[in-house]
Amino acid sequence: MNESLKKYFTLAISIDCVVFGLDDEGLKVLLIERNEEPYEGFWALPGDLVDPQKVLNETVNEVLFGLSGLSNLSFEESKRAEDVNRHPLGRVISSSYYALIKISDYALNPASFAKKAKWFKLEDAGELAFDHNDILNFSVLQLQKSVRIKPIGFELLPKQFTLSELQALYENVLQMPLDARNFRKKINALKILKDLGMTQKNVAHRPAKLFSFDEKNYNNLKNTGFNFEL
Amino acid sequence: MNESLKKYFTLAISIDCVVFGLDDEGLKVLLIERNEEPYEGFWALPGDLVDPQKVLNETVNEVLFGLSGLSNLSFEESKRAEDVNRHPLGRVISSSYYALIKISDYALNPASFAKKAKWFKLEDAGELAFDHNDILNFSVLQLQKSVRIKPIGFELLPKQFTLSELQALYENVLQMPLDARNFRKKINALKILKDLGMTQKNVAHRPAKLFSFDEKNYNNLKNTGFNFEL
DNA sequence: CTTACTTTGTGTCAAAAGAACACTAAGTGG
DNA sequence: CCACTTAGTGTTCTTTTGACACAAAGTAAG
Repeated sequence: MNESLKKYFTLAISIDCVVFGLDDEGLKVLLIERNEEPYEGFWALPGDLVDPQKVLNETVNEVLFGLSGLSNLSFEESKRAEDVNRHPLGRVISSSYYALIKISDYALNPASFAKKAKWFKLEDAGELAFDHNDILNFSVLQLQKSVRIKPIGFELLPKQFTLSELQALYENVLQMPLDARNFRKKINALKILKDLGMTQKNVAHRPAKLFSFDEKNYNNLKNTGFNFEL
Repeated sequence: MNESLKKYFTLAISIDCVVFGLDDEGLKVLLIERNEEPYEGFWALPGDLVDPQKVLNETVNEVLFGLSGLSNLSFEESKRAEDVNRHPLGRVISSSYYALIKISDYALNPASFAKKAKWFKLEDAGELAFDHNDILNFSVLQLQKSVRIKPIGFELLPKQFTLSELQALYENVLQMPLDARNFRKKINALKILKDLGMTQKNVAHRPAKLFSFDEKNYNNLKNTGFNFEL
């Protein structure tokens, strides 16, 4: 390479993962406690500098696995963060990705420079390392925007689920209460549900019908998109 | 810096500018002919590697000015392009920005490694250097999405303009014909126009009323956003 | 001065979508 | 059998969208 060009090739890139998780307490985000400078002792999004030769969206899962033990998530692009001074070691550009999973499907196993890994309710996240609060806030908006355009639930609910469970899922992600009748109207219009002809058993109230996703229509909609105003 | 970290700091970043221009032939994009390897002789978006210590969104106008002579545009963020092999010299991450201007307000003055600078109709752009076709296509979609959320026209039309001119502007950006009556309904609902109580003179047809933007409401809407379905 | 020509400007109706809202149904538990 | 809990369902009103046609105001040309 031409000598005069070398001065340009001095940046690093990091991948930061915003992993949203759902359990019966609602929407949470996965954070690790850093065991290393900079920001030792701070909670942070799982993330790390990456090999400059790697393709980013193929590397996200490696980074996350190395720190938390979670593997094989389905990530979407989020924000790029490029403030000059966001990283104390030099110019580091962050490329962030988000995913949404069911917490009980995965086991945490912190490693590398992650002392601990823990699920936090969004409001309990506190002050994070680097500019991770910005990245997190931005990703929440991204996630909320995305569920109005693509269906969610396939990986997040049991194979058979009730409409109330599906509604609760949307309420957790959007962080707002939804009207049951209007919700059912909209969901039905999407034609992504199959009525299984079965009901819940042994519940101390009227048992709900069980549904599953119509995989074909679901994936179809996931690719073509729709407008889901709630 | 710790020696083992140095290997990560080997990336470069480039800024690429997608400058959309309007004239009476419609929507165009500014391209430069490269006078330097790589891609010598190719048309390309104005763009260059940037000093790793600079803040990107403050540097866009410098890059553009150096190549084309255009200065002081109002840019919006577009795509990040991060393919490993998009640049033959090494790992270069592109951060692209777009702007929309009135062509007659600016004079082209190609310099640096730009042999020529020229406005191209979108369909005449042909095969560009690097992955600039991807960036351009993505930016067109961004631009079209943005005019459905924010008002446009303030910098693009004369101080006094007719509703037909404003409609033509939207038709050029969206590349679709609009219904005059419905367009006027929508625009009126936004309350961003002031009827100046004057009309065109010396036109061989019914003279149109002249309007200007209500600057306060315009900026208000530009900040808060709206939904402008056409 | 009359006619042809060009672009401006305007309203209605039907269809679709959105938002608000309350009661009965079907179980379990005591 | 009564109390409790959650499931399930329709209607009405309002708003938004999209389609659509004709008269008005000027200039130009004969």
